[in-house]
Amino acid sequence: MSHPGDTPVRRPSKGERTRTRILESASALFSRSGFHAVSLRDIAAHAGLTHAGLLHHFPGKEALLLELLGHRDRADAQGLFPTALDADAPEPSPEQWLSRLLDVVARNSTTPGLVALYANLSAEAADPEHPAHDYFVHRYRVVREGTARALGALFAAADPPVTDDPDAVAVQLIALMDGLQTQWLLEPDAVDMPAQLRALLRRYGVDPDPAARVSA
Amino acid sequence: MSHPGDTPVRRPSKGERTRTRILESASALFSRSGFHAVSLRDIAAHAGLTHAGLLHHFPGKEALLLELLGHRDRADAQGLFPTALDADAPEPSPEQWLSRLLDVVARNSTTPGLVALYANLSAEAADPEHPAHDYFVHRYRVVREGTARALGALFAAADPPVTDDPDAVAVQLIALMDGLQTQWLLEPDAVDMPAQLRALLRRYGVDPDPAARVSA
DNA sequence: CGCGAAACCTACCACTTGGTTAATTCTTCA
DNA sequence: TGAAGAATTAACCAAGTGGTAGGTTTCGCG
Repeated sequence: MSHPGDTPVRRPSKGERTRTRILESASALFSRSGFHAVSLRDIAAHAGLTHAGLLHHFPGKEALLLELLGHRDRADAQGLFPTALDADAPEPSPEQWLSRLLDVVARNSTTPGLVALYANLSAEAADPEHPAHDYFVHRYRVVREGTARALGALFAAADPPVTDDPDAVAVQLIALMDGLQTQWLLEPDAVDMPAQLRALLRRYGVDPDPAARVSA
Repeated sequence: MSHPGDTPVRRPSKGERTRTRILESASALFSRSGFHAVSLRDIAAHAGLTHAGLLHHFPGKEALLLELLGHRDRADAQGLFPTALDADAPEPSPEQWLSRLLDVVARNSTTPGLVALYANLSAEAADPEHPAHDYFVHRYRVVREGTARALGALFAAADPPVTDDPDAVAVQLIALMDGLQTQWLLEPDAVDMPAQLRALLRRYGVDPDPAARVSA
């Protein structure tokens, strides 16, 4: 059935498997309590090994965190954020960009853990000494630029062109995504994140929902 | 010059002074790195005493945090958020409520430390086990309700009445405040918080700036 | 199978954590 | 001034931290 060399989907080695198990555990625990509050022993235990065993796969706690962040971005890049963090790949259309943003939010609504991780870290990372500081500065910059570009195109193409500054609205949109998460994490029932985002976009004369775009 | 009993401004006792010194230090350090990442020894050293000395004034780390939060709210209550967190005191007018929100934001723009404190804590506090969890749930609820009330009144009174759901817009407004802070902390120059908030309000047909309200 | 390498564990290190105790110094006010 | 009480300390504790050293098991492949 499976000819060797035919399908390059060989079973990952044991090391690779535990490595991803560790990353999953780290994600889960960092999400619950933040970076500083979680110990390597916690993560290791959750992944089913000793903390010394964990340190065989990652040089240290900090490296584990950064690996996790990159890993997550790469997952997002598959179909969600190609250009944002992966470099190259063709620039998506403005509509695509926005609907991808909404996709990320919608998917986030199902994974409070990951959302909490980013909320926690982006707050901690305001300290320039924090290991993830540069990562977040860069990340926001990239997402902001892409969103501003998309908004600028849509604003110009709108029937009565929208005069708002795309950069400012981009900041606003991303801020809304983050702020909604804070409230949603504290009281999930009090906030409908995707609906709120769509509401804001509609206020700016932009409707990213393809289902609702009939006469465009 | 100062008759005893005339002015009730007696010099605070040594205990009271160090107590506030401790609170100030705790605020500064929690702001930089969050609750879990700061030790009582750090705070005590910053305040100029031993951690044992600190524990003479506060029963524990957790109590210190809650005291800090309450302290902060009481300071905000003087002229900014009377009803929100202080109970009683007459409900301010809708315009007042919004302009107070803007005042808080404007003042926050000058104190990154405090902003970072709340950003950090509200993220950490998503964990129901966190000592400040209940505090933040309650806080958001109160601010949300007040803002929704104010927006509802303004929407109804607008020339062509605004049809948006005040509750939803309240969530949005507060989310924007929080989210802007995240980006502002990472890159202060990239975000003008008060301007952004005013922009959103204007989009909803509300202008909270008294200087700009001529024909109302 | 057999053997080298990767994976993993036990035991340890130096250090930090929040908190306690008991003794000592400093304030305060009658 | 003097004594009660508040303020503060040094010393200590048990528990936990990230990280290391060195040995043992397990994997994977020729």
